[in-house]
Order: sequence, then structure tokens, then C-alpha cells
Amino acid sequence: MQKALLDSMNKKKQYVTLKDIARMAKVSYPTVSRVVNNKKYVKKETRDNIKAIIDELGYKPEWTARSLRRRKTDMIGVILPDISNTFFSDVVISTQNIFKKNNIDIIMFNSNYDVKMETDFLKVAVSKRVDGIIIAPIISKNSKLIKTILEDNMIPVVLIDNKVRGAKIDGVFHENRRGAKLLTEHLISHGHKRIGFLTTSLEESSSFNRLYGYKKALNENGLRFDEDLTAIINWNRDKREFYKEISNKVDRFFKYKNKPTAIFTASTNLAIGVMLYLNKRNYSIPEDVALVSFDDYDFVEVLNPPLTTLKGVNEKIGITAAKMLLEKIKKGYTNNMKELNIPAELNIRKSCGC
Amino acid sequence: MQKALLDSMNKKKQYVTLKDIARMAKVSYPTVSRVVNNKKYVKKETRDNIKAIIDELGYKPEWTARSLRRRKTDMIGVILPDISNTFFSDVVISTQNIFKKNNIDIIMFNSNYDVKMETDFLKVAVSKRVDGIIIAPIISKNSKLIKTILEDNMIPVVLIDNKVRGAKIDGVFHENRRGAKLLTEHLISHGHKRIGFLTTSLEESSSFNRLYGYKKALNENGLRFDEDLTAIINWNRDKREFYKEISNKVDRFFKYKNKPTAIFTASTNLAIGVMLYLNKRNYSIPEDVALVSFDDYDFVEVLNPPLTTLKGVNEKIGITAAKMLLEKIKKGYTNNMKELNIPAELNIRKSCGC
DNA sequence: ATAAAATATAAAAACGTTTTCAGATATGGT
DNA sequence: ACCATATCTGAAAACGTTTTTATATTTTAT
Repeated sequence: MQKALLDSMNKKKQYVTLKDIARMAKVSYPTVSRVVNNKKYVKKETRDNIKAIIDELGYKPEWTARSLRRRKTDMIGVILPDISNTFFSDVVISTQNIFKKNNIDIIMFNSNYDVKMETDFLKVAVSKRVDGIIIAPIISKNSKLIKTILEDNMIPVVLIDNKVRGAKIDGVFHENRRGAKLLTEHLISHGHKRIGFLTTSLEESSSFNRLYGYKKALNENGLRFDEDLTAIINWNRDKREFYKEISNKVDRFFKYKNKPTAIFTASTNLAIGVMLYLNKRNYSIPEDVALVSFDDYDFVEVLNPPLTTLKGVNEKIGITAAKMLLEKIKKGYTNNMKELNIPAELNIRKSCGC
Repeated sequence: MQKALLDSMNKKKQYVTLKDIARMAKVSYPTVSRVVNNKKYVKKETRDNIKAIIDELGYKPEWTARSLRRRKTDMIGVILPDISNTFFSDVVISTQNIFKKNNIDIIMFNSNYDVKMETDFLKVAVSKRVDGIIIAPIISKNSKLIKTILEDNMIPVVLIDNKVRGAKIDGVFHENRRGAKLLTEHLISHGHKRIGFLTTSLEESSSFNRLYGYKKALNENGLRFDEDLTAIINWNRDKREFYKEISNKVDRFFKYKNKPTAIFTASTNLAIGVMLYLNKRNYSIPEDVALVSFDDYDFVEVLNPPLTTLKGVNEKIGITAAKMLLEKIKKGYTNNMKELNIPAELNIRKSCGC
């Protein structure tokens, strides 16, 4: 008896179903379905009665059943490398703000810059039958899988930040080349001739293009590109390790006879690492070393010193990508590749020497 | 003809189903199901053959159908107020790292500190039949809904950071009272007698408890609590507005005849706002005003000046909560309320005057 | 008044799985 | 050689919806 009570307490409550409602309202369950979905062809009287019962029992449709039948899940997959990076979390937030209005939810995949994980997540997203995917792909080697998904015409996809070589997929991007060129030129205008460059993996098209812009600025100003002043930092979820790698690599810059007088980082994570290093070495910014960075974050204003960056476009990118995907989902598959670049603009503060 | 081609291109590719595999392997589809799920009772020869066909056709189970039948979705809902706050994004990341190993995915809900949105999301999570929920509830007024979910025994829930008054739900929390007390005492030990306190809504138990700790420290050191030195800041997704409100409220502090010489903020978002204000007013930290803040973030080290905080426990909280939820999901409902508080520890830097 | 069209409802089929049940074959112990 | 048990397989039911089809009723148009 005691045990029975306990069992009944531990037994999951059964959800109320259409049939339950139908039975109470003495109608067939498709009729209830029509009420739930605000479809025509239900007498007002019947409709009101059913609605009342639904309210009373607190009926909520079983989404898995509905999804199975409707062949859509009202969920999209968002695959990003690191949402502790404000750029990406902003993307998630603005995406959600758009999609919530359409009653579409987000399955969040954080790949930790791990290619295997990214690939797995992509497969899971397909298996979970999401209605669409927003992805900031890590490396172009994923192209085969991504292309398969696109070419098999299974799921609408919108890229963010990184392109996939050879794949014709809509996407929204930073103006990477021009942005990097602007920042580098700004340093050059301050008289710097030896400028270090830090980035994460060049497999990412954004990194690659930032490097390109940096090189172009050097070139157009008659400065030689020096491979030794470029450092590629591997992402590490353990920040201590990540900063240590930055420290080691930047340290190398300062061991050359011809030291850099300025550093340009391709993301603010990297800039923080550089600042930690420079602080530790008692180099002062910008007197000893000037510093500029690609992304904008709300806290760069209060860094020591405030960091010169590009104006933030996180929300703009997120919203644009979300709207693009929504359109693709609603319209079904379309083959028109749209590639949007959000314009870059300098945000000059102190760290550059201004 | 042209049109037919276009139509066929635009037609969604049909997914491969169990039946397709079964037909090709000349077996019944439950047999294929057994292979897919690594169940016993399939002859090795048959199994191998089926596996080969599955690989060849790239069959992936339809998750909605599987979820419907199995009565679980392999998804959990994570409801947070603001993932652009590193604390919360760290929680998501560490949660995902735990759950991925169990093939459970995350539906992400970002409520923007909006009570209505939080409530909606909670209902959606239930309707989507998630296997469990991790939530950092904004206000205690949600308690009724949360309690209903718990008491109806529908879905396992684990709280993060904020408690819900009267509801017996497992949760993982900062050591809010002790942490706040430590920080306040530290300021007092520097000789400060007038200490401002900034927090977001006191509806959140974390804020309430941080205020409590602050008061207690004052009290135990013979200092009077002055309501005028407490400011409650409303969250605003628009950072400009958010910082403006901080600026306005802190400005009031400095209009009193008896100005504060130190400020304690209940979160780092607030600290940044305060720093922006102090910078603008040319107050120097810590000489004119000392500053300490509750959360730890990796960039506080390079702020101007480096911020004294509590040691970061983001990951610890995330991992603990995730494991707790996983256990609840696996065990089914259990009534033992577990409440874990992750110990607070000072992380002394420069902004306090040390 | 009558045909046509619109409305209202129910019965049945469908979505793609997993589970239960039952039957067939193989294996092992006496 | 025989019964019990383990292994294999398929048929049918089930999960909870939405959609299709069919049929009855009401409204509208002539």
C-alpha cells in the first residue's frame, strides 16, 4: 500500500491528449485538432466548448507527434564554435529574437572549435530534422558534408562569418578584408613599420581574409610582409592554456632583432591575451607597443587602455542571417546564393596611439 | 519539361526510412530497427548486410518518430536570461559538454531578463517534451508555473543561480551571501565606511542574497546600512541604455554630501558600467573610488585597473547542474531536494586598492 | 424549388519509429 | 530422443498528431 502510493507518486503524469479532449467534448479528435490549429469548419458553439475544455485540462499538443505528421519541427540548429565569445552569443540572441516571433526554437550546438564535434552536430541537426541551420563553420574541410546537405536539398542553411570553399550557400559576413586593411592602415598612419599579426586557424575564411587585408595594407604602403610577425594561435577552451600560447608566440616577436612596434589581432580574445602578455612584461600600450583588434565588445571601452577596434556589427549579422534563413525556410529551397557583407568602420580609442 | 526539371530540383529530397532499408535487405522493418539500436536477436549475417545497406544509403533515424514512440526526445531545455553574459554562456558550454556524451541536445532559450518570455519558454519546453530543464529563473513570481511543472511531476528541473521561493527543486548556486560578505569586508578592511552597492532586480534570489551579505558585513563592522547607497539597475539589452541607467544612479551617489569611497557591484556587467562612469568623470580607481565585483571573467585581468572579484566558478556550476539533471533524468523522478553552493573565494587584484 | 456550393463532422489513413506478441528455428541438457 | 530454453524474425499495435476522404447538413444562387 505504501509502495503503491510511492509508485503512483513517482509515475510520470500522463499528458492530456487530443483524444481526451475529444472524449470530453463528445466529438472526434480531428475536430479538436481543427480547433487547436484555428482551422475553418467548426461550428462556433462546438469550438467554444472545446476551447473551454482545452483550457480546463491545460492541453498542449505533443510536439513530436505534430512534427512527425507535419514534417517540420519548428526548430532550427545553430552551430557555433564558442558562444562565450560575445560575437557568437549576440548572434544567438538576435537570431532567437527573430525566430521566436515565428514560434521556432533553437537547438544550440557549441563545437569548441572542434572539427569532429562540428561535423557530429551537423549530422545530429539533420537527424533531428531541424527546419534550417545557421552555422559559423570552422574549416573549409567541412565543405563536403555541408555541400551534401545543400545539394541533397535537405535543409536550408545560412553561413555566418566563415565561407566554405566551393559551396554555394547563402551567408552573412564581416567585411573581413576591408576591415583588416583599415586597422592596419591606421597603424601605418601612426608610423608603424613592423606590425605583428595574430589570428586563429587560417582554415577559417574570416581569418584568412583578415590576413589578406593586413598584407594588402602593408603592400600598398611599401612595407614588406614578414612571415615571422604572423602567429597562428590554436583555440583552447582552457583560457589559461590559450593565453599561454599567445604569450609564447608573441614573446617570439620580441626576440627578433627587428621587434614589432604594433600588433593587430584578428579577434578580441587574442587582444586580451596580448594585453596580458604586455602587462606582464611591463610594456606599455600604446607607447611601447600599439594594439588594435578586429571585433568590438562593450568592455573594450574600459580596458587598459581602451582598445581601438572595428565598430560592432554582431547584432546586425545575427539579425540578417536569421531573416535570410527564415525566408529560405518559408519559401522552400531556392538556389540564389546571397552573400552579404556588413560594412566595417573604425572605432578609434587609445590603444593605437591616438 | 523545363518546369518539371525545376520542380524536381526544388522538391525536397525524401529521407530514407526503415522501410526502404528493410525492402532492400528483404527483412521486416523491426529487424532493421533492432540493428539500428544494437539490440540482440539478429543473426550476424543479417545484421552485417543491413548495416552495409544503412551505410550505403546513409540512413538516419527520424528523430521525431523515434521520440514519439520512445516518449523521450533526447533534448533538454536550457532557459537563461542572457547568454552574452559569460557566466551563462559558460553554463551552456559546460552543460553541453556533459550532455553530448549522452547524445542529448540542448534547446536554448534566452529570455533577455523578460518574465513573460521566460514563462513562454517554459511552456514551450514542456510542449516540446524536453527530457529535462535547466533554468536560471529571473523572478520568484514564476514559482507557480515552475512548481506546477515539478509537482505534476512532468519534467526534471535543476535551478541555477536563483532560487524559487517555496519550490523544492534541486539547484546549484553561487555562495551569494558569503561571497558578498567577503568582498564587502575586504573593502572595509581598506578603511572604507561608505560603500555603494549596485545590483539588478532583487526579485532574483542571488541579488537578494548578495545584498544580504553586503548588509551583514556592514552590520558586523558597526557600519550603518544606507538605503541611498543601494541602486537597483534594470536590465536592458541595449547596452547603451543599460550603462546610462548605471551612470544616472551612480551619479546620485556622488551628489550626496557623504559620498561613497567604494562601490561593490553584484555582477561584472554592472562593474563595467560603473567603470565607464568613473572614467568619464575622471575619478580614478581605486584612489578616488575603490571597486569590487562579484563575478570573475577572463578579461577583468586587463581592465583598467584589474578588477578585484570572486574566483570564477562558472564551469563548476554548469557541470554540477548538468550532472545533477542527468542523474534525475536517468533515475526518473526523485523527491530529494539537493541544493549545492559552490564556495566563494576572493580574487584580489588592483581595483580594491591592494 | 432545386442545384450548387459551403460548412460541419466523423472515419480512416498517414507520418516513421519502437515495442509487444507470437511463431519458427536452433541449441543445450538430460 | 525429447523437452526446455535461447535465438531469430515478422505481424500487428502503439505513440499523438494532421490530412484526406466521405458523408451529412446548411446556405446560397438561380
